[in-house]
Amino acid sequence: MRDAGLSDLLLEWYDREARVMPWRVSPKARRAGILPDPYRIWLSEVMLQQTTVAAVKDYYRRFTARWPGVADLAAARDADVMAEWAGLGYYARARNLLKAARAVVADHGGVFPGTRDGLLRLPGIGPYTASAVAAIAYDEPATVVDGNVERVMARLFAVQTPMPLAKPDLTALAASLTPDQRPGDYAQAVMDLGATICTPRNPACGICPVVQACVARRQGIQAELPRKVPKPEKPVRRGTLWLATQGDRVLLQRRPDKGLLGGMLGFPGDGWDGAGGAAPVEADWQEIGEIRHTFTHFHLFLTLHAAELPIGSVVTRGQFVSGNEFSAEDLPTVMRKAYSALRDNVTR
DNA sequence: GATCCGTGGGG
DNA sequence: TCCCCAAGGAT
Repeated sequence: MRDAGLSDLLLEWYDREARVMPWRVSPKARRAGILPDPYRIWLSEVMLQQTTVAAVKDYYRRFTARWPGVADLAAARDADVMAEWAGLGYYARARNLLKAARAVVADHGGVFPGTRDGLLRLPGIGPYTASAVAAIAYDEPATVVDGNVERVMARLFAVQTPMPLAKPDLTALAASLTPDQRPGDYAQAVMDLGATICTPRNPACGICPVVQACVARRQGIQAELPRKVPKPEKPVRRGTLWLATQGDRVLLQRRPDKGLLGGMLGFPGDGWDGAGGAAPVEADWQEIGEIRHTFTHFHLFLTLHAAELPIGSVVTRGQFVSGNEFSAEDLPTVMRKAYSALRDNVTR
């Protein structure tokens, strides 16, 4: 079942109002037959997972400047990719990005799988990203369902079921609207609509191209949809970070690939689980302050301990890295905070 | 299905 | 200050 009218209205709106983005081919160029490089669409889509466009832009530019094609990325060092991703969050994305790039080179001759089903088999590519790449880079009529699409569908059809229970219904509704003509532009149109007009709070119904079809608007409940089950409160965790220096060198430790901040560089800690844990080296540790940081599912309070170690000290974990061999920018945000506190303490 | 996994901006 | 949330995926 298909409602041609609705998708046509969205495409006409998109032709006029499409946002300009570094990875996007304009609707005008696309209608002339130009499609974007799947590598770049894939890269942008992975970066955009649960992440705002504003936060992604600079990262996207740096990645594409340094690794212009999938073969370049596949040949990169793990540490370089993780350092370039530092600060963007959800670091499993970066690890899977590298795995996928290497799989494309090793198993697909350096060419991205040409269908949604093929894309789905690559690490880090799920239902959303597979559809997005297939629709945007190949113009395959795949249905894209992200948070924007869910919100737009919930409002257009006044779906009262709370998320995530409503997901299957919203997916079916989105599929019923997906056109065979210009599915790539259509996918981007719905997401642009959700990001700029059909926003979570205070939707701009006055300038919405499909307002006359919106059931929620007719009922005056558009701002209440989609409904969601209340989220549980975030627990508080406490822990310790050890900041060891030796001249201009600091003790850093690569975190294990799985779990929180997996694969990233950081300062040795005690596990932050209340169980306690030994310092990486015996020293005259001094408490220099506390930092707090909030992750997706918990608040963290970290006590910072610093020590200047004599030459020849034997450390049980991590290794000393010179200040000119790494940058604070290579660290995840919580570790940047700790590093910053250390610099402030040393400078004084 | 439920959990885990970051970060920064907006209201 | 605090909560919400953003072009989700893996386990």
